[in-house]
Formats: sequence, C-alpha cells, structure tokens
Amino acid sequence: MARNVLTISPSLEDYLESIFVIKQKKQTVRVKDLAKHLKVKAPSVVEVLRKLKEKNLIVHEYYGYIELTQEGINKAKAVYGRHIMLKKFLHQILGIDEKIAETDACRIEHYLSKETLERIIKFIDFIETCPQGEPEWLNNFYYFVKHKKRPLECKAKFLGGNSQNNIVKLSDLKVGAKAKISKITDTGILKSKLLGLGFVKGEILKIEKVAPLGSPVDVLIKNTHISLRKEEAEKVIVEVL
Amino acid sequence: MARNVLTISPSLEDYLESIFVIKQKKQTVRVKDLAKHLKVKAPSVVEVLRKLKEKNLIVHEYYGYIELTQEGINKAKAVYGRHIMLKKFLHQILGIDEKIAETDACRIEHYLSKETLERIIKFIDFIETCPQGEPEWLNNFYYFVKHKKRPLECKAKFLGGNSQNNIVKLSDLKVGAKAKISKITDTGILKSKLLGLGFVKGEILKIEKVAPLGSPVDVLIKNTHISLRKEEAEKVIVEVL
DNA sequence: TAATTATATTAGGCATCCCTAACTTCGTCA
DNA sequence: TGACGAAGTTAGGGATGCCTAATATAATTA
Repeated sequence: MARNVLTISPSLEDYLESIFVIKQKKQTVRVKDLAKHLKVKAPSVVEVLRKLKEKNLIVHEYYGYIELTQEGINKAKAVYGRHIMLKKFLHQILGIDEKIAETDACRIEHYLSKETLERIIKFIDFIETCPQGEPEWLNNFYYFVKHKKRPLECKAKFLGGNSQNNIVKLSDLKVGAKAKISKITDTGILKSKLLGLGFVKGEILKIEKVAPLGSPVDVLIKNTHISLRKEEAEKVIVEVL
Repeated sequence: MARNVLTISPSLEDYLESIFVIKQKKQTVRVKDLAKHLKVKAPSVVEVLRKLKEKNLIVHEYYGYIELTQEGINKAKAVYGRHIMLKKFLHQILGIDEKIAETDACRIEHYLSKETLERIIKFIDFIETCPQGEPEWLNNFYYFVKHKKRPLECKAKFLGGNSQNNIVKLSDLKVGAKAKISKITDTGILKSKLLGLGFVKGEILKIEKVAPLGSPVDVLIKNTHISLRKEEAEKVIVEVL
C-alpha cells in the first residue's frame, strides 16, 4: 500500500515527534539522541531519517545535525499536540499514573480517529473550564476508584433526610435513585408477591415516580415498570448505589 | 523478540476475537468467514491459523472448521471484553458515533495498559451506577459539545440569584466560580489599578473566598491571590465559564 | 598530528502481517 | 460419476520496523 506524503506511518510520526521534543530542550538533535529517546539502536534511526528526508520532513547532512523542515515542524506539532492531550486525559482526568499515561498515550496516539481526539480535547476543556474548578463529580470518581463506592454526600440527595447510611427502605428513596435490593422484611404473602414481581436480592432498581403522599411508587426493575403501594415499598430494604 | 505463548501479537488477538464473535452468530467458523470479517485475503488467514494452532489456541483440521480450545476461548473472551468496554466508553460516554467508536476500539484495544483499561471500566461503572441514572454533568457535557458552552442552569449556582444570563459583575459571583473578564466599567484610577493587577480583558479568574458582607473578595488570577474591595469588584464585568 | 574514542552509516538479516498466483480439495449437480 | 465452482492451501514476495556486525567519519586528547 503506497503511502503518500501526507499520511506517514506510526513509527515515522514517533521519530518526528521525538525530534521536535529533543530540539526544544537541546537545540541540536543527533542520531544518538533519537536512539536514546526512542529506545532503539542507531541504524534504525538512520534508516528512518532517510525516509523522513525523502518526504521532505527533515534536513540531515552526512554525519550532521537533524533539522525539521517547516512541513516537518507542522506535522510534529500536530502529533505532539495529540500526545499531550491524550496524556492529560489519561493522567489528569482518569487519574492514571503519569508514567503509564505517558506510555499509553505514545502507543495509541497514532490510532485514534480525528473525531475521538477532538472529543477528548472537548472533554478536557469541559473539565478545565468548569465553573467550580475541579468538578465535584470527578472527585467523586476518584473516591469511587479508591474506595469502590461513592461518597455518602453524593448519594445524600437521593435518600430521605433521616438516614445516616445508604441502607434504607425503598419507600425512603426519592425520584431518580438507583438502588440494589438487599432484603425483604415481610415473611407473608407480601414477600411472595414481591419476589414474584422480580424483587430479588441483588437486583438493581430505579425510582421512576413517587406520588405526592409516597404511594404508589413507580419502580423500574428488569426493564419493567412496577407500581408499589407504600406498605409494600416499606418492606423492601435497599442499598443506594 | 521471542513471544511466549501468553503474549500474542495484536494481529493474532484480532483473529482470535473474530473467531469468537463469528462462532457466537454462526456456530461454524471457516476461513472465508474470517477473511471477510477481518477484511483480509484467505492466505493471510491460513497463515495466522497455523500460528494459533502452534500456540494451542485453536483446533483446525485440513479444509475443516475452526474451533477455539479452552485456552483460546479464555483469551478471546478477554480480548473481546476489552473491545466491548472501549467501544462502550467511546460511544456511550464520550458520545462518539458508533461506527467510529467500533473502529477506534479495534485499533487501540491492543495497546492500552491493564491500568488504563481497568480505570476505563471503573469509569463506565461509575456512570452506570449513578444514583440519578444518566448523571447531570454528562448531559451537560453533551450540551457543551453541541453548543460549545455550558447550559445556563449548570452555571446558575455560581451566580447571584438575580441574573438571567452569564455576564455579571465580579461582585455577584459566589465562591468557586470561574469567569473570564469581559470589561472594566470604571474609567478612572480604579481602572488603571485593576489593569495593573492583571484584570485584563480575556483573563480567567476564580473566586477563592468572599467575606460575609461581600468585601473583600479573594480572587485567583494568573496564579496570584488578589484581594478586592466590593467597590472594585463591582467594576469588573465577567462572563461565567 | 596521530591515536583513540564516540558517533554515524552501510550491509545484511529477522519477525510481523499482509499480498498475488497457482494449485488442491470439497461439495454439488448435471 | 465426473466436471465445475467454491473454498482452502502453498509458494513466493513486499513493506515496515527493528536488530547485529562491520565500516566510515568526526571529535578529542595525548
């Protein structure tokens, strides 16, 4: 498959990017600098340099320094920009360790579509221009990663005001709440009825509507809407997610 | 570099994954199915099958059907799981077009570290188990992508109650608000003073603290804390971000 | 300035992953 | 049953991207 001058291979992009990066710190760029930076041997570098030269992306004289042409600079900047964005996304937003973020960014930067890259840039922008600075939900995410559950205050607005933890009666939930069934406290007919409706331990449900006086409650469970009277809802103990 | 049986190349992973996927729809998997699915020619498939056979990941008799061994199934499931997660992340969270998400997932699934993949899975989990269902901030993000600005209600809590749009006096902002300076309404000494402090059009600032009666206001601008009296803060017109 | 060391280049080779062309086998249907 | 088309295989080759070993040039220093 013939590659034109506009689309270059991932490897060439890496070399171009490295030349750009090294140039920023060191003024001069040599074969050994590139070899070290990219963790390859010198002959590999020389071979790639020949290709970059053919495509007019660099200037390189025998045994001399390596310089980017204007076209090379443009391309390198584009590649480097992508790299920086991806790393930022992985490290500063997803919270991945910096070194791993660096490696991953390096590896995937050549393979993502323009659309995805632009969306990621928008995502970063969305977070950085958040009116409150670091948005609350992002901190909740870090908490979630660390403790494997959401912080309580994050759930507070979905609980009735009187509960200290997140194990409550279904009847105490507000609209929009998602919860996992943990127990049914009735032993009679009601329990059989609830079980029959799908109110089984471990099942996830969501509160769709609550009538003014708390009865009936419209619950979405297993993709079905079920209407519970208050007496029934009080018998279902759930854990707010 | 010798690859052991545990780590296989990106291409082999793709073939394994395809066998798994085709098997789910069709019961039998043949060379031509794989060729079509992976958009390669038959001889390429045959070559890879030989390698997969050597590694005991598939069973394949001369001119016969292709079957995964138990080890092959395990590996394929792992790869496929990664793929599904990545696609979900790109499509359902970042909002990328489904086809593009599919392609991108395909391309990067082999290159992401375990850490990043796990974090992405956590991110999906974080969103899917959100007590309110689709979290508000995510919808705000989609709005942001579409309209290039946040919805007003998203900014409302950082504005004084009386403003209808997001161009307000600095003195109306609450703690935590980020805003961009749009104008200084004083023409005298105050203006020079403010300009001197860095209150230039276009500059981004953040409200750090507001004293009980609205004076002074502690503003973070260009990484410096500056304390403004109410009379000064009233002269700075800003756009809430 | 000549010897030594550091750096760059050339030559040739290997693994991956794809291809075309030619050939073999399988299944089906006249 | 045997011929024909579809599917699978073999042989050989090309691009990419890396390597080692040998060689050429540049830089340094005795």
